[in-house]
Amino acid sequence: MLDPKLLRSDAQKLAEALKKKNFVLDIDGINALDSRRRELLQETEKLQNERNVRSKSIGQAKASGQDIAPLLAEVASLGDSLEQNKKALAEVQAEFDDLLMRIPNTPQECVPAGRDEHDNVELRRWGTPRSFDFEVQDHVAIGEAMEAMDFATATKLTGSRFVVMKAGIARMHRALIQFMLDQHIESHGYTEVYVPYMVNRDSLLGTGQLPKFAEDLFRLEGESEYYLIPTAEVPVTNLVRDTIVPAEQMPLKYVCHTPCFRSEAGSYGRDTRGMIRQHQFEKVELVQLVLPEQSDAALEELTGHAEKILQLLELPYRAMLLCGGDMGANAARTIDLEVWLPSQNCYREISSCSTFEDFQARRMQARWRNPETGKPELMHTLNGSGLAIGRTLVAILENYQNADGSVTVPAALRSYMNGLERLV
RNA sequence: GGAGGGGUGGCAGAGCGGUUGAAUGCACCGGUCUUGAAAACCGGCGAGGGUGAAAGCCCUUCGAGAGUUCGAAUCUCUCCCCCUCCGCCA
Repeated sequence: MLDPKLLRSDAQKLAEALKKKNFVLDIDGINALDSRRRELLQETEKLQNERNVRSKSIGQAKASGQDIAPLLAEVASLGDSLEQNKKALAEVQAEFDDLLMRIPNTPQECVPAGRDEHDNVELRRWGTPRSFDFEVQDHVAIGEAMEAMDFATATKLTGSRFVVMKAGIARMHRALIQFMLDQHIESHGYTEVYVPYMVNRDSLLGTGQLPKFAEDLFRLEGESEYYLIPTAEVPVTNLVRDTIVPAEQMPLKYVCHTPCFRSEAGSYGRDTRGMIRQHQFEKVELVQLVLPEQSDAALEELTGHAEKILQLLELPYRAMLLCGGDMGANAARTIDLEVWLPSQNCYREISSCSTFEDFQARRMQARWRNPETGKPELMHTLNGSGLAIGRTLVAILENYQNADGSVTVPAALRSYMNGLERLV
């Protein structure tokens, strides 16, 4: 959520910034609604004050034994007009809140303008894609040849965009999770957390998946309005919802492995083959909750932590600064990491690292206490995949494939697989 | 699932329907005392919003929502959460 005060004082500037995200800010509409809201608010408060004052004097009169009947008569009509005002205010307020919750975050100055991924800016590249002296197979062919990756059976069990893994591939998939968690805990200073995989509406409003992107989520049947998490970002970031964190505990750095569930509505026909785009996938997520002045540096740091995983696995990648049009609605700046996929002869997203500045914190009322002012102030939130497990598995299968159909186990992973050097 | 008990400020814990935004204690901050610290004493100390240059003033907030009332932390209803016992269960 943007700062409502800025929306009032600096709307032009916000509108200009939001253009980068192809969002048209209806300044006149918002202003009209806001001034109506404020009008009603002030009128309501006036009436409430009158009621309070009168009620108090009735109390005093009664205490001193006076006749309160005439005082009661004076107050008779007050209740009705107050009631009407409150009702009108509640309606306008709800409309205003909803509007506010649907405005995207403003991108930072450094975010390039652009419509889609073609306008993203490459920041750096690491590693050199391997050249193959045989015909490269994609991960589906490799996995199915090993009889360790089975999409047809997953379709039978559930439907499209699911997978069944077996034996060495299933084990490598699990090893990746352990490896990444350990790296972030032991070398990058994160605290591991385990969280619910279902969350309520408030949590999704907090991180910004709702109210705008309900169609991307799986909502559960039942009395409670629960949703499967689309990313660990939701439960982990919401750990600090409605809390005031003491300054000395900041920054908070959490790493969390969870499955992620996404409906992938609107991506029909995209990446239909293989494990690239699934309704259910595992991810190790990095979340940082930091002081405002730390967030820009924290994004670089967090991205570096995700990159380190790719480097340790010796997977070639590039880092991309996303253009306004390709960014998520909630982010202020996003750096994507793209891993080389030989079968597609291109780099594909494997991690997305973003700073949200105070956008999520304002929605969540997530604050820290500034010792200088003694006042609670909004913190900044960041997160990034470190990394998406399924896509990392895909990258390893494809980049480490051998002519005989086997796959070399990356050195960094072997201690997590009982020394196994090769999947066959 | 059945039976009970509870949700009040950072924590603990009072609160006859009417100066209760809320006693008291702890914690915290400032001061006195002290070489320094502790103790003791004095003072301050929730959050959100509106208005204002500021001081301040005003509104909201005692799990959430609805209701009764001139007036609700206090009464009624619904829901949520926590605790204890029984049953079931990984």
